[in-house]
Amino acid sequence: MALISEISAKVIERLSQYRQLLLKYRFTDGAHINSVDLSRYTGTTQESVRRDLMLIGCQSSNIRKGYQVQEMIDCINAVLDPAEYCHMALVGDNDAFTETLLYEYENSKIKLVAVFDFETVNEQAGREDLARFRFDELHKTIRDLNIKLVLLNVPGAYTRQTADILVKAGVTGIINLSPVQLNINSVYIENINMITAIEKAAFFMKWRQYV
Amino acid sequence: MALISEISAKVIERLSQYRQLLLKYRFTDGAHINSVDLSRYTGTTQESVRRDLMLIGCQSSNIRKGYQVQEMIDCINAVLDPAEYCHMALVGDNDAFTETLLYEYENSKIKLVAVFDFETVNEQAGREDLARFRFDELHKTIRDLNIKLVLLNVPGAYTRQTADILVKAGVTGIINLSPVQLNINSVYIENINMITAIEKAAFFMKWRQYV
DNA sequence: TTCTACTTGTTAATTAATAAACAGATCCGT
DNA sequence: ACGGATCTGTTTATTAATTAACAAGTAGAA
Repeated sequence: MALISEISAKVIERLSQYRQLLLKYRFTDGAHINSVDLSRYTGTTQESVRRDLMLIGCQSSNIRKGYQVQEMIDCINAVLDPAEYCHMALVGDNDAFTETLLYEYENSKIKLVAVFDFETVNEQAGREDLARFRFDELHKTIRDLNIKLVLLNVPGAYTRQTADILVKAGVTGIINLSPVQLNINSVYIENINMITAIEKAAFFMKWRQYV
Repeated sequence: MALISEISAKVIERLSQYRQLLLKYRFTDGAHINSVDLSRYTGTTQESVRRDLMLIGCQSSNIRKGYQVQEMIDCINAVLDPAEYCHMALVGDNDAFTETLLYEYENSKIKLVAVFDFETVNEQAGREDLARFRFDELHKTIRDLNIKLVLLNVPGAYTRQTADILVKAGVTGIINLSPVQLNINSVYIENINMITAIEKAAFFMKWRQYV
């Protein structure tokens, strides 16, 4: 079993994916799952699954049926989940993300607590369960609601200035969906570049013959 | 110089990022750039930059000033760009992506030609330059406009059924932004899982002390 | 009870990716 | 014209990640 703080980013990503599957699986197909099935569903290999679980000290209780689902969830929780509640906001319009994060995502520690719309507040389809704010309320609201993690979904032209406001308001993690790369040392930044994803897709569509 | 078809995904990603920078840089800071600057701007190392460029046969013409920007762009174009026009659509609402892809993205071969909105067509803010459609027009329009690549941004509950429609309509590449993993062998799939990104961020925010 | 099939846990081997190092080339200043 | 500074292009080394392999242990069937 490795030091938790030294687990690599790739392992963390896979653990998150295992758990996403397990949280659905728990209520349907019984209480056990083996490494072969888990690898198939998450697109890795069975060896990687076992190695990852070994790393975090998750052991099978029943050697014929595989791992107990709830035990594995608990193990992964212990590694991934923040110690304290983590308040999250979505900055920039995206109905699909909101929908997923509110109704399809289960995490006891990470909570979506605010959405900031680019234009005026959209008073649509009963979303009383979620506070919606305008951009000019960004600094004050981030601070008041103690928001630490932001999914930043604004056009590239606004990325840098918005990120500055967020950091000044106390945010310590930003997932940036625009192609303008953020480099801020004092907070955790993950740049997810859609242009890169598109061009990569176009490249592989060219070489692998798809029907 | 390697076989283009055997270049790894990581190199392709970096090439895309180099080019994104160069396309801005070309008009501002003159006609040359060296590997040190390029690595700094894109977050890699100078050795990686040179290795990547060597792989695709891009050579410096001026050994003191570095690489000629336009030459490098041409080299990367030759590797990344599709042979034919690649029509792309955004399925699911996302104003930021639309904004970026229409006004901040320059690619002679990949063109955003349609946006499909989840609810009714949004008749907002003069976007006459882009056709907007409703979901029930998906199959017909994808086929009519010869759309091959889709940025799929719908809630997880709709991901599988929407992907099926897309594939039947002739799409050969899907970038899936929902946490429901797609596994379709006949087309190129890239799953970008936001839940994973969020949980990874939360993990690293926990261990690396950010202010 | 005994045997077999199956799955884990761990080690070893292979491959891929990153980082380091340096020879060689040429531009620029003097 | 000449020397030095600098940047490339390539090789080598190192590290990380994936894949393969297999011993060991147990549930369940006969």
